[in-house]
Amino acid sequence: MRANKGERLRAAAVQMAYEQGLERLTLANVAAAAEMPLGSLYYYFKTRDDVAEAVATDLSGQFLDRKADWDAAGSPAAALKGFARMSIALEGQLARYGCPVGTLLAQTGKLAEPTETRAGQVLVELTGWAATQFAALGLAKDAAQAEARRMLRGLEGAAMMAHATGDTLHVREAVTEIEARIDALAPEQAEISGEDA
Amino acid sequence: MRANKGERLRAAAVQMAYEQGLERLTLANVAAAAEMPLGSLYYYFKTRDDVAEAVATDLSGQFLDRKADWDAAGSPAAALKGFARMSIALEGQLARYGCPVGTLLAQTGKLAEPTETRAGQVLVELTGWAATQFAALGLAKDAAQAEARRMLRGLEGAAMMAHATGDTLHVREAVTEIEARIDALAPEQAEISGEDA
DNA sequence: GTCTATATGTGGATAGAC
DNA sequence: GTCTATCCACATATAGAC
Repeated sequence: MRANKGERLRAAAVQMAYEQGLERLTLANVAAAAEMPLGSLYYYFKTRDDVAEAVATDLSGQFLDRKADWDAAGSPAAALKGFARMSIALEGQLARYGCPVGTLLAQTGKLAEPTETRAGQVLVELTGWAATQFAALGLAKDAAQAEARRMLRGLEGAAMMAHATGDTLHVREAVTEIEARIDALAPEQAEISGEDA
Repeated sequence: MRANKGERLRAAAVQMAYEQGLERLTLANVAAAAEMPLGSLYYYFKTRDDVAEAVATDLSGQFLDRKADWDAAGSPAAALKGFARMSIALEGQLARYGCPVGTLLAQTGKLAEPTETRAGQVLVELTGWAATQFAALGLAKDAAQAEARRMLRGLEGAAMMAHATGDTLHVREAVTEIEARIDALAPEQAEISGEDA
């Protein structure tokens, strides 16, 4: 838990941005959460935008870095399921705060072009990754991309509705649907891709 | 276009909240957009929260009030399709700014319980309405609710992804999927529920 | 590197003339 | 009802001692 001050600030900012939204995050609160005076924060971040940038970068990494883990699952079907199940693991947080990427997009996307925001790029990149997996499962390029779009829509929609209703059922239903479609595409691998540690 | 000042203020606030987000909406800007000095705004709204409240109420009404129109479509299948096609009509806005309800939820849901926000309630209410329609289509209560949840997830997910990618294709794909499921449930009504004026 | 004190700017809100 | 002028709180950011 012990970490240098810069790291403590970054972690506090990410947490607060997710819980209360990036807009109402104040530097004084971030510093307080990291247990240091406001002045110290400015040694690590020149401006508030730098803090917001760090939050977006951290968030992007949290998702994009896992692609390697999913890829290591052994088969495209298992990789895709690993991706989908991440939502299950996070379902409590999704119901309480919404999808971290989606809610950040809802905030930052109101300004710049959504596709130029980190959050938008994460969703685009994850869609591309999923499309590659579906293609490896035997789908033609167009079909694989359509299937990837369907998957991301399902996961994002589930997070949104879980947030709206407070019911994690939405997440489980969406993931069950996705898994069924993966199994339908790769029936011979349906048993191989079981639970991962 | 001519309207009394209170109405002009409300309209300006709704527009600005949707385009730039509720958080960065300033009363000075709202007043300026409605072409009047800041002081005048306070005759119509006591506090900033009152303005935010008016925005949420207006937004809720925009969606909930249409239920009557869809109901008037003649059949449950047509009603559901009318609902789904609203997203098509709005696809440009969805891609640019995201779902008005969803993005508002992402902002207000960070504070109070999401289910207690207007945005959250709208999604819950629309889900209930859709479930009633699916039940009228012959589905058992549980199945109808599940189908309604699937529909709302699809629409919200599509809006989110369209916003992230800037591509309205997501909306059209999602609606096509939904229509296909409705037709599968009510094949004898598939032709009746054509285009509406 | 770390902290205190403070400058600066902005936005919500009020007072009071008209 | 409408507007001008202003107050006040708060958040970003800087200056400078230690």
